[in-house]
Amino acid sequence: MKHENNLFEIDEGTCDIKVIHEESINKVKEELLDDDTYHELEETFKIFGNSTRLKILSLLAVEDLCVCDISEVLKMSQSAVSHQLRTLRSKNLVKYTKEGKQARYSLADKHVIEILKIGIEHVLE
Amino acid sequence: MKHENNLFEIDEGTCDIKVIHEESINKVKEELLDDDTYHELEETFKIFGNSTRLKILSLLAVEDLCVCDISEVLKMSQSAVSHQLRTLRSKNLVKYTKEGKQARYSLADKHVIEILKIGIEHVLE
DNA sequence: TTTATATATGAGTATATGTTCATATGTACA
DNA sequence: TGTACATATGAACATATACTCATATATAAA
Repeated sequence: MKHENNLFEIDEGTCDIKVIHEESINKVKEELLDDDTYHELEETFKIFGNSTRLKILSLLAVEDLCVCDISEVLKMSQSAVSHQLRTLRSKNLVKYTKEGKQARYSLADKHVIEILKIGIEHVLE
Repeated sequence: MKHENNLFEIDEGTCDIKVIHEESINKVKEELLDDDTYHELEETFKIFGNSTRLKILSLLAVEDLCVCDISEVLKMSQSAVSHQLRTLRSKNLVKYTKEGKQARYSLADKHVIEILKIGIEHVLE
């Protein structure tokens, strides 16, 4: 093992590069979470990574609404809104109750508002 | 204006639907932020909506690293990592200093860890 | 039952995104 | 000056996504 100030030569790696910081690598490796967690994190943040969904969530943070209300406020087609609500439902961020012909949507997850708030703080700073 | 328990008929709308909850709509409209804010929010959350970037950010939360270290820990190509670091730089989430041939990356934004933490709390609950 | 309304959904399309591959740029060292 | 290394980047490609359009489903009212 040939050392040069914190550097370490390895024979094989993902890329052709041969010199790395061994101690740092061992340290950060231990702190990495498992792949499933990162995948779930990815899925969660992806939901918030779309302005239509963000708007729907902030509307529902104020008051429960039916599909038509949302589509009217956002000036978007009923279909587009319904598709996004489906996405939000599939990730358990919103829920709904049928009221006659209508479907009244509301936030399903207590973390939604918190995540929104942190994001808003960040972009408005 | 014809009222039927909180409902209101409108002549024209984005979609063909005619009956909405007028009061709710007016209320939530006022709470909506402006489009620019939602667009920025979207951009921010999109960055976090990718597991490679999430992993890079959590590595850098532990310790500053060069491209090769990251590529070694994540078992990903140097090119893929470099492209993602470029994305992270363009959004001002990481910064770097040149050290000889290497580039030592670190977190640039104080909010990164906070957003990560909230997300992890959410998915691990 | 017929008609209108409210929502859901499948298919199609345009755009965005993440990776690979090849190569360029820049630095250190012989 | 030439060679090896560390990183950056453009192009290409495959996949994911967000919308539109058409239509299905479900409920209420006539």
